[in-house]
Amino acid sequence: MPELRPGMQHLFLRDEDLRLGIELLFYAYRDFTGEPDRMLAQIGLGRAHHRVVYFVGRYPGINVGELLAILRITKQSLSRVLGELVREGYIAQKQGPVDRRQRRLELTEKGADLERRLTESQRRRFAAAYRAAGAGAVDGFKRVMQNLIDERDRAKVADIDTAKPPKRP
Amino acid sequence: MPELRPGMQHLFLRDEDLRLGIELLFYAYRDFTGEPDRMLAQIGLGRAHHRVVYFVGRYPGINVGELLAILRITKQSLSRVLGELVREGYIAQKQGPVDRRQRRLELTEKGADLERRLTESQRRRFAAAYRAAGAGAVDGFKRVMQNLIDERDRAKVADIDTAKPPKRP
DNA sequence: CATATATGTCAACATCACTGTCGTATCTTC
DNA sequence: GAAGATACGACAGTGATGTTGACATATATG
Repeated sequence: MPELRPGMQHLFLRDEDLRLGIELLFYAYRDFTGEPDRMLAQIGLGRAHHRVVYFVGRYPGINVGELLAILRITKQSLSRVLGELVREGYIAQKQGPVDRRQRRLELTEKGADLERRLTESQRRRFAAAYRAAGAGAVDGFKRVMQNLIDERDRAKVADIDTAKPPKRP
Repeated sequence: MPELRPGMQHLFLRDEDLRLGIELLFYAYRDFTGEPDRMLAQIGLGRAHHRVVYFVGRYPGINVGELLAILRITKQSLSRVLGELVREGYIAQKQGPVDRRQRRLELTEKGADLERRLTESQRRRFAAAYRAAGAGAVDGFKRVMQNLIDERDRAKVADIDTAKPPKRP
């Protein structure tokens, strides 16, 4: 680890605070994804598969368009990843009951099992961090993170208590 | 945005809390990188270049090994990105004054300018989030984030006040 | 002198993303 | 019922970022 040498950018404490935030986010995300990535590599999948499996498990019956809005990737990128997951039996599709153009997505047992194993690693990390930081800290964490998210998606991830039931688009 | 349908995984509030953390991190990181990514794309660079320029600006005189330890990517991946930045005049190298095998890295004026523009977007986002969340929340945010980071790197990113001066490896 | 370290480089490859275009089924509206 | 919008899938091509493994060179250290 390098020293903070003379010449480095810390003109104001303010700037230092902001850079601290930036770096915390970088390091936390780096380490947060490390373990699941290693597990995924062993079965020939990648981080993108985890994201899809996660959100399909989170919102059973979610359709492709909703998934695209969450992931903010292109249809083609999702199509490849989703196709692999369906082909390998992690995700099942069924026609939308109201709008038959839609494909409603669900985890199979195999998929639910994978999701559980992958996410468990991240849940453990959060549980440890919450425990170490204390209950008050958790609230502050949530508030800052909420406000880092683009406003239009802020309601998407909210405490279950305070969340207004989101509507389908 | 999909509804929380029956069948979704929320056996305990505990699990819901952990999933909230996971999702906050996903959405925040997604939005945090969005704007710089678009700026970088216009000049033919990518997110990896931003990371390198950021940490070279942060630790002027950093060498390759230290950068590798921060980024946790392979030498070859860094080499390509770093090579491009040097070739295009964003980063200057000079021989290590003590150990002449080392290449000490520094931003050129052009590089410092790029770093400023890229990071400014993220600084603004953090400033807004800190302001909206309040001072107490910021402290909790820092504490949780610190504890999400692998223990061996926790000291690397610490409040300037509380940080023990890190040693070179 | 022998060995370890810091760095660079080459070749080959995988993953994840992008753009642009087109096709088909289905819903909605007039 | 025709016209247009929407949901989804698919093809072709491209690029950024990452990987492994092997090897080379300069320098430091015992």
